[in-house]
Amino acid sequence: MAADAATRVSFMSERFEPSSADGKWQLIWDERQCFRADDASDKPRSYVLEMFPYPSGRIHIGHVRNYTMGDVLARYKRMRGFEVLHPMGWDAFGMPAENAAMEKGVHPGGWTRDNIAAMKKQLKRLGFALDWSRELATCEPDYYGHEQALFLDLYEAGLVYRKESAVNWDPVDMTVLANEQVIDGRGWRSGALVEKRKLSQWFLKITDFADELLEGLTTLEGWPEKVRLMQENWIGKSQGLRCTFRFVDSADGIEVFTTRPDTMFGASFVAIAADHPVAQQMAETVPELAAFIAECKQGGTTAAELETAEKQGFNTGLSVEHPLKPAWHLPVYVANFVLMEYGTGAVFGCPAHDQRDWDFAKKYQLPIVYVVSPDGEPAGDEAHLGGGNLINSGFLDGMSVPEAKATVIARAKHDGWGQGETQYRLRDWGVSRQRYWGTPIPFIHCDACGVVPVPKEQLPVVLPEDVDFQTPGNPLLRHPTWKHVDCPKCGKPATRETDTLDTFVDSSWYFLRFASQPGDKPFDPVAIAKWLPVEQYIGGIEHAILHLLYARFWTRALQRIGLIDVKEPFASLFTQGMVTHETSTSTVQFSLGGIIVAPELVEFTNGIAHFVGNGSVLDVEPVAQSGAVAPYVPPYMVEKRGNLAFLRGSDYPVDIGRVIKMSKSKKNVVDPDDIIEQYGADAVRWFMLSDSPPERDLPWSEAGIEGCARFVQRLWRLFGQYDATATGEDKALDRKRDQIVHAAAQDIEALGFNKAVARIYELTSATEKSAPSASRSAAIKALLLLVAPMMPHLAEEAYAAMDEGLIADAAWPPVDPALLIDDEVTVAIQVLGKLRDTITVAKGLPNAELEVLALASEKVQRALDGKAVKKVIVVPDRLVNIVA
RNA sequence: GCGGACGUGGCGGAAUCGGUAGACGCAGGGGACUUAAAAUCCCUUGGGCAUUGCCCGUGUGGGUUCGAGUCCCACCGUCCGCACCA
Repeated sequence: MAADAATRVSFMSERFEPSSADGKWQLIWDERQCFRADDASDKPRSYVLEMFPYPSGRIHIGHVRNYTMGDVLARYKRMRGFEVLHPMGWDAFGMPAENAAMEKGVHPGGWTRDNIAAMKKQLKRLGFALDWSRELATCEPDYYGHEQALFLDLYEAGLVYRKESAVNWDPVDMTVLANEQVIDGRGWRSGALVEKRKLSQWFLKITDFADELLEGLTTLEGWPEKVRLMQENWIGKSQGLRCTFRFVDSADGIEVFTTRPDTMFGASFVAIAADHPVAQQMAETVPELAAFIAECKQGGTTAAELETAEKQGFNTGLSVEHPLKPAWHLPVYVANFVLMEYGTGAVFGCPAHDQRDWDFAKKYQLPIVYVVSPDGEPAGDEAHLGGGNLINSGFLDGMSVPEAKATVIARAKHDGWGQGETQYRLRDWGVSRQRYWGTPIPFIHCDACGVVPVPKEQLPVVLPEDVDFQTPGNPLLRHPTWKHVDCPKCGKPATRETDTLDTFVDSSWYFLRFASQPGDKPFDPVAIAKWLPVEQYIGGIEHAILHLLYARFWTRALQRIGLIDVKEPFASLFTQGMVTHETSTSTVQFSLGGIIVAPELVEFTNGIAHFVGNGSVLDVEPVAQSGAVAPYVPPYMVEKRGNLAFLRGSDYPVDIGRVIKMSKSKKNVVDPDDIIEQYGADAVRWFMLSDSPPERDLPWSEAGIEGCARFVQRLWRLFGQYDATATGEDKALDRKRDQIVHAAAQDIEALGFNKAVARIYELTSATEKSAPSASRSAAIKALLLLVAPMMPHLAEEAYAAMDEGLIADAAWPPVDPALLIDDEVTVAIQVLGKLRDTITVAKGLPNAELEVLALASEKVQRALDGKAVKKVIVVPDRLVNIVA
């Protein structure tokens, strides 16, 4: 392709101008559809994906970091000859749209679609190499309609069911939450204390996959250990014995689950949860117990409260038989530390080997019998939790803990009072939400036929747009016509399900829809097989459990019912750190007629503070004097002078505080649009990649971004010195060039962007310092290709002036393997492990010669000070250590 | 309480296998250019002593080793996840 008028550039201008260049190249990439993924391509494939955003209205700096990383990888992969799929979409259902509707009187759909348009524009300004032809929004019927179809498929396969259960009710968002969405007893979004309510709910049988999901973690080598561990803990598999403790002289009993069947001979009581049916029934006739149960329910569930809460019990007076020794009777307590939600809601207490049981036994003077001892002697003054051999346990005596566990389980099964069982912490996923702005659940309630699935040919069940938000609650319930339909089975009048799906369902399969977007079905299995799994997924650690567990589950569920042939959706996962920023607080406070004025509403003329609204002169008072809390100041109002900071345009000092996550309330947010405007997309992208390793937090700084913008110009000047006609060889520079090209490639593949950046600086300096030669020009060109994935606009602009075509279509520079190996090496000379000298020698010099050279060193001889050499250690090409 | 990650200059960090600690960037200091500023370029920058040079230094204390930021043990601190999970 010849350089045409649009792309022809010269280095006439001294400065690179992002304000004109950025938009120009973005348009060219768009017009030529440079980043459109070709399904039919026979190149090797690479699917690079970043977690798609919720369209809140504006992208934040965290998105910029996330998408820049993915973009560098995607562009790099393209340069390496891969057919790259790098799509973008919108996780567009959710509460904020409804909140906006209620607060501003706008429609959630209109609000969301406006936001998408605005954010898309912002993403385009950053020059991301995205395949926009595959853009999708989960709030559109052509997405959620297919989701409804998949939901029905899962229903048919028995993986969707409906049941009445106690659920987590968020009183602020007025909806149900899944267990994963309750954090410290509060709603993950609203922060409101969650209540328990009984409701009929739709559930997905994620527990059917508990073992698979756990096992699958071991295959995910490209995932951070931390995330795998978090999911493992969340699934919470534990193996043990489920058995019955029969009431004395009765056929009935209490079912108990334990992971320590080996300690059964140490049992001294049975404890049941306050809401255990036995306790509930007894409470009806025993007021003292009813009072105790009520007291248990008052206890808080936060970490601190649990830590300090005392173990409390209520002796029911009931007795049960010990299964292994029926003549032995144990008392039954209702205890505040037993949870109905886990296991069977009942435990047997073995004080010697469980700290909670120990505390409980001490309080209620119950026997404590050691049955496991590490060395044949009973342990000390607290519960012994470790291993050892069985004692005081009849036929188990002398066995190891695992042996005893197996023996007791076998005995229980043989005698018919229990069996081995695996328990999971994971619960089924409740997906019903009592909200409007979500995917309608495709079911119909008929008085005669019960719950009937919407026939597939009637999909999508479209969300009505004519709703009002004047009254709180779900507007679908109040809609005059929408919910009234005829029953698909019997034809009589029936009503639609008015709950919608949890938005985490929407994000559980979007990565499949990106691979292909047929109109008549959710996806094309052939395309899925081509593109999936995602080679590299990038997003925030906050989704370690929620989204990432749900997406794994959906993929496995769809695989089980035969729709796709993929088990794990994301081969590699990368969780990036946050962008942080220092906080600033004003040392003075402004007021007008006694009313405090926020710093943003202050402007300075000649250092005098005026109210922005009407220009009135403001009263200024030191914060320390007024005793008020120092007001936070947004970054644009802070002016640094040397080591000090002031309110811009004044002499009022500002205190620079801790570097923390950007948040509106701390006013330390920087807006991506502002910084792109000021420094250009490439400088912003470069900053996102520099300095901090990508998994760690990145502190935003004014000085840092300015440094990046300077580097953009420095490269521009260097690129301008490219001379295709230069002659002469600079072997050292050639070597450096290829070594850095090679190392930077490895860094990018390992997502070590900060290291790649450091190497690029290094090559830049070396090239600048070199004399004109063909080598120098080659180094400049290599540098240009090296920075292309990171600073694509600068790279296109410079490339247009020196070569034909687009850098978006250029290949990664080839490397001469011979140049990767140095022919000279610097060898460290140590005496007794301390560095005394270095010598530069030919690579591969034999050890004996190195030793001779080392001993010949004047500095070595001085350090030896006449002492006899005992031993010499030589590491070829690296080091000589002389032991004297 | 359980599990995990981390701790290196003024700051962000590098050191991939146990082998020259501090690459690279930011900030600081000095200088050149300029009437001046910006921009740019050069030098310098872990601490201490000092004449060549030497000593100390990767949270603390031990250990292994010819050699430890890296491995082992104990402790301190920060952050994250889970949590009366039987």
